[in-house]
Amino acid sequence: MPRMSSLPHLSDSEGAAWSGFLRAHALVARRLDAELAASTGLALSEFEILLHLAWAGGERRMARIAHDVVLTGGGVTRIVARLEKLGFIERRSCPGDGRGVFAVLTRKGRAKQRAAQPLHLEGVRRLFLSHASEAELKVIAKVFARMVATARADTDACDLRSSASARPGRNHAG
Amino acid sequence: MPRMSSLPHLSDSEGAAWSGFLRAHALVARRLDAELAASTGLALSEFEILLHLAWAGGERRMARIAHDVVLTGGGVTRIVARLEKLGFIERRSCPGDGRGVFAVLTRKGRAKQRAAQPLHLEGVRRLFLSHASEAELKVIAKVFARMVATARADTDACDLRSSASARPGRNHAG
DNA sequence: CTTCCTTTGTTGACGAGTCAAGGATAGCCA
DNA sequence: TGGCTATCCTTGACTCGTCAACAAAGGAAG
Repeated sequence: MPRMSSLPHLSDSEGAAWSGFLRAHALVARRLDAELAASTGLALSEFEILLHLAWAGGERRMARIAHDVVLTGGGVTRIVARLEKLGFIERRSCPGDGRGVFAVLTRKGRAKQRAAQPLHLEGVRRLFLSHASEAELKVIAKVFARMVATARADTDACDLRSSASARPGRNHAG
Repeated sequence: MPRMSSLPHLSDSEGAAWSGFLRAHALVARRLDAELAASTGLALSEFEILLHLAWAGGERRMARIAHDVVLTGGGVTRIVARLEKLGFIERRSCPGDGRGVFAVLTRKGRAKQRAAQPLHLEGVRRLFLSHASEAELKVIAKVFARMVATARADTDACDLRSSASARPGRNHAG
């Protein structure tokens, strides 16, 4: 007999999974961000871009970064601008495509990323990974991979469909 | 032999779980929020408070809301203010504790919540629940419950410890 | 009752990232 | 070559929620 607490119309495990998902993200991301900021001066979003860049071999185009870390183009522009001002990233125009811009990790940027890595890693383990067994982790990875894949497919399809239709702004409700 | 792609120093499933967690949250929350806003005018955070209130019997104190939905006191003040302006919530001072304030769901607020519920539910199912089997959902619920519980325990403990110590702001790094 | 400390909610200032508009370049097709 | 449209990045305006400072009110100890 399902349904007892949690959200109405959702079984117990459904409600627990969904609200756990939201609460966990809020708590973990907030805390990790705070810890990272306190001892490295970097926001989580900033570190994630540094990390993504390092993992990608040091350079990547803005649009690609935006897609990979799930951010708006404008958002990436601003974060990269911040990181550039700090000397961790350089902008380089893209040969062969006059519109493109590469974000390139500087030596200093790579050093910063390396320096922050242990703390980040420790935080991820303590706040997130340590709460799941290897088997559970595999389940989580698989499920989220599915979610991300279809969410992205949807979004992309939606972009293609984007023709007419005016969107009402927020709070026009009665 | 673990470790091949994903984050360095993290096994494949670890890296996939963590980045999946972040990406999935960004994609799902963003989209759900957009859909909700488009057809009800409510942001996800606003609807969540309406829902929480309905689930709690119609009223709850500000601080309690903040704790339950993982938000700052200030944040809740502002969201509730918005919802109050729309007529969905009333503030009522707390008898027996002059400091306290109750956020109370109005008739209109409950109607709004009921009206938005199906859309929200459908979104949660399509974007989140549909990607996991019942067994997988149980795993996710269990793991996140652990994460939330210890994250909260930590935070509370940390609050007690809060004595001295100056915190450096963001971006003071070199 | 007075003092001191805690808890509660609100507010000004601010930072972060979104959105939409805009300029620039690419690429296609006649 | 001359449109026409799509893509890429940036920017001004804005919204959202955090943070820190504050005022008001409990509560315990003397």
